Amino acid sequence: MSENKLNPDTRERILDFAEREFMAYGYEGTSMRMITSAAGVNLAAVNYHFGSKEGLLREVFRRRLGWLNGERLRVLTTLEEQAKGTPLKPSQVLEAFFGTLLRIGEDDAHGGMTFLRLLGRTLTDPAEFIRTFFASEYAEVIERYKLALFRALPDVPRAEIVWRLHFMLGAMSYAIAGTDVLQVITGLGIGDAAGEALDAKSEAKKLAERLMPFLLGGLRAPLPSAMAAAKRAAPTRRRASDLAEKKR
Amino acid sequence: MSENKLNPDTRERILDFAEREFMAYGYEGTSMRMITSAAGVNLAAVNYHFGSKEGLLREVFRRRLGWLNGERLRVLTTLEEQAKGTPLKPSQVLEAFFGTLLRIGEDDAHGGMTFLRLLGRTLTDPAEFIRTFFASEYAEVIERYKLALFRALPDVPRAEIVWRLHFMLGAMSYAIAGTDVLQVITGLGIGDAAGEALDAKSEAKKLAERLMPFLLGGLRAPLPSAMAAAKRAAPTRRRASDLAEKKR
DNA sequence: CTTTGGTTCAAACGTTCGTTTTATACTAGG
DNA sequence: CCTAGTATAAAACGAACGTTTGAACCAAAG
Repeated sequence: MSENKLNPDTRERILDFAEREFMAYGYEGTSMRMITSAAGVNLAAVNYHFGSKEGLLREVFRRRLGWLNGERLRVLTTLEEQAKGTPLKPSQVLEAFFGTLLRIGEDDAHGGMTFLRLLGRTLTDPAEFIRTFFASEYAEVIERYKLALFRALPDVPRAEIVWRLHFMLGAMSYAIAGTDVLQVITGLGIGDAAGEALDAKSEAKKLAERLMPFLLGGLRAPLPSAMAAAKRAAPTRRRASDLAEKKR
Repeated sequence: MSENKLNPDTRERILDFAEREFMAYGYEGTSMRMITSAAGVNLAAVNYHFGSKEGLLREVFRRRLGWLNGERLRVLTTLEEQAKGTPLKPSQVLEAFFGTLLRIGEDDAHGGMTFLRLLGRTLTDPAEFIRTFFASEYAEVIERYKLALFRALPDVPRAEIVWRLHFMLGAMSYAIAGTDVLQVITGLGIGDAAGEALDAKSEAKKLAERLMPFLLGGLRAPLPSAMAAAKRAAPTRRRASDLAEKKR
């Protein structure tokens, strides 16, 4: 008896091609025959290695999310050790959480843009088993980062921080999904002002550069209550900003 | 021959229940039998009234998006007329675009939270016919609002504005989809700090109150280039903010 | 060599899918 | 009354689905 020697070729091939097909057509829209014929393996191999189609999807994500969320926890722990008890800056927390993810886009060894797109598209899938799977995969890392943000923004109500974490996840998820109405309308991907097509790695880098400031700006925006108070005090005032809106 | 007298009951019933089922299980995950048996109509009625399952989905969205995007155009036109040629404020543009959408959540006559969730979940669906459909439905309104933002932020590179519009759409889409990892982990919906369940209308109102400041903060965040320049000038400085991050 | 257990394969299983067909009722116009 | 035209109904269609079966293959252990 060989000690649990699975055939690495077939198993990994299935995962690689499943990742791509699920990304392109969604979970329900992808048949096992599409995957196995693309991978050049027998149809029954999926059920042999992963038990079921659901099991296959779970393994596709576990393979990537296990590494990603482990890395996220590791990076956050390192930052907190370096800070020696003082709260981290919000930008550090965001960089650790979103930067670690976005760097996958430039790293084909961990799935590259294919996996990022798959993740973005699957995070809003309503299927019950997918949602509970993500919940368990993300539970620890979300909890840790939530606490880090609470400490980084001690004067902001915690409920408000949770809301904004929610919004940031959304902006990221949708941005990496890359099925945007804007993109479809403009034809190509977002690309450049000139509109030339970009390879996946440049695309990932541009995305990260653009997304991080947006998230930070959203996270630190005035609270609704603060805005209402400001409006009462000086109804027409404009807020200072590094952006183009003129200072008052 | 009666002049195109469709049976409003059956047709509308199908649309109403299709909306709900598609929201709960996704397009591919919903069978026509699920819809027709929930609506209490004959299976063949869908093909009779809408031609196909794809045609049904398109009509589900056309019914709502037609009104929504018409309203968006109307509101923007009114604002621009009132401004008499001067650029609008970014907050006005966002309010017109996102506020008009979010108010649907409180308005069951236009689909309420059911439609908002369906929209959020379907915007990232990779199916080709869905994406091209959305592209054509949104083309005009996106173009108009893009130009309004260009005028509202004349000193910001246009490519940057398109990126941020993209991110804002994502934050909104994901937020209204309401299938967030955070929500699954915390059990209930986002609800309140106390965690009590909220009815759909209060939920919609809370969401709008929280989302709009976030979007505005993200839209007006410092540009990547500005941040790099600031970092060169004073590497450790903190930005002033109405939020809690303390000034140094 | 024989045996054993992990792996691949072709074929078939029963179910469910979207769609079509055919027949029947109902509603006006002539 | 009769007749189109519209709408609903029940039943069936072929195709595609996820899964299972049972035999074949193959490397290593006994």
